[in-house]
Amino acid sequence: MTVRLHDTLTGELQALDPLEAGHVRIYSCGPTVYGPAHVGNFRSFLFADVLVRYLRWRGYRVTWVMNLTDVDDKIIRGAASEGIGIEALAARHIEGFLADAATLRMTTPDVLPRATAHIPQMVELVETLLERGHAYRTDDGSVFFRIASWPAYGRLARLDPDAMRVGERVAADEYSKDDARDFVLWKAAKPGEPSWDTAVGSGRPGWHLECSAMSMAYLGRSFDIHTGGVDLVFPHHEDEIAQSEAATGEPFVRTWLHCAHLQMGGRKMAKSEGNIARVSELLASGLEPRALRYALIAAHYRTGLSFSDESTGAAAAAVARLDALVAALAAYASDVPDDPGLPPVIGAAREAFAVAMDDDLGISAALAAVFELVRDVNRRIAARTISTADARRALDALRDLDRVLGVLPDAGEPALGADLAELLDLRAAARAARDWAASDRLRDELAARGIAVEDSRDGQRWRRVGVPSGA
RNA sequence: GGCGACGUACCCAAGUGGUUAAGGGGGAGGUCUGCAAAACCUCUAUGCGUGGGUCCGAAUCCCACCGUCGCCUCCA
Repeated sequence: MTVRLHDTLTGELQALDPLEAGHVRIYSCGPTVYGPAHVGNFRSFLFADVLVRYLRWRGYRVTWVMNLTDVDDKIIRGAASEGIGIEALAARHIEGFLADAATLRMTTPDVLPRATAHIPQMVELVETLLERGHAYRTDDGSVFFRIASWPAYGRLARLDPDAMRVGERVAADEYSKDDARDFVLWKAAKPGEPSWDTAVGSGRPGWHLECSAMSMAYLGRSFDIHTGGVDLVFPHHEDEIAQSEAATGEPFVRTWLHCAHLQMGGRKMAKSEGNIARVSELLASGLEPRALRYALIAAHYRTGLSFSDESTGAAAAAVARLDALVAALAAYASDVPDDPGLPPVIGAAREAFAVAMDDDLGISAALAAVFELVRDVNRRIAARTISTADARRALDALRDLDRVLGVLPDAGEPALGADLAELLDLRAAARAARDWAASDRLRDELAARGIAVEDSRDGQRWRRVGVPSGA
């Protein structure tokens, strides 16, 4: 079995064949830290997260780099309007991004390079491009990439440069370029804007340049996988390819992966569309982080994903179903012999999961395999055909698959507060005395404090749930 | 105008030539339970936008039409 991924450049599935055997190098376009990221942004980050998790689960070593764009027009504008420096604004939103990412259980990338910390690498790229005749300087000191010097331009986005409708929706010529389609590598310093004094003049880097410089700095001139949202295909990634390959003369990226947009209200979620939802707002409304994560990763990455109260509600219910099984397995005890039917069921689930994920990260089918395992194990619990050791095996299997999904409750259950533990003890005592009125009262009280209590043959068991709204 | 996706049940969403069209959510009924909850069982698309065509056979391939979305601009 091999992992196969859909490459945007060729439009075909490609077998993963890392440049260095067993080691996959991945670069993901990260956030521009001018404001809080929205959950549409996080769909693309979590898609990369699932890719990285899966490849590691599959036994690959993975080096994952995600950039933080900490200098650009929006950051400069935002900082100016607050009367602070861009460093302060960026630092604030980097902190927010990392907090949201942690909340959503995104794997921390191995490197989180910041643009402003890599100016020398960018300048070097610009110098090389100038030397090789792929770039030119304009009167104001900016440097542009000459698209006419790069015949392959437009291949990734399948755009014909001659047919590009430049100028229709955007002011065509603010820097007196030779060709309106040329893109900026280095922006000449302007009064009131941050700038760096460098060998290519005083100014600041263009957006596309930073990703080329930082990806190659950490992953080499050629690396395996580059991810991002579809909206980055053009011009961002197209420009990255042009400037990187023109500078190095080597193939830049082996496989381009792009995830489709998160949809809300029938349109892509975007700040410009005015239909964004942020992590903090959703959490404040009572949505569990794990449910949000599930809602964002549960559909195939190349199809538009509808995001709504209904989708997050369904995700929360799905996660609760998993939680219930985890709680049941943790509480389960039976001294019957091991169930010989269980290992094959676990093996089949694992196999189906891997087959699905190998096929271009087919997470829907992978989740189906997980839930088929869930139903089967629930059946065996109800029939009490499994042993205590079997319950542990089933739980281990679930946790193993969850290394990829990241939606199960934490293994190290944080201990209950003494007050809650006492309520549980009181309820157990009431039940032993068949005092149903006291038992129900205590159940209600626990529920109001976010603890669902259920009774089973294995005794009373509890799990954390959201506190009911209005409670 | 160019390019590219997609339209599968009440909702979300797999399936891309061949037994009964995954899975999650929701709904209905049932089992279990002191009551609940959870779980389990049964049911909820003879049909996959519409109309043609190819084929022994199509949700899956081809054509046309209708509809939706995305990119060609900053954007994950």
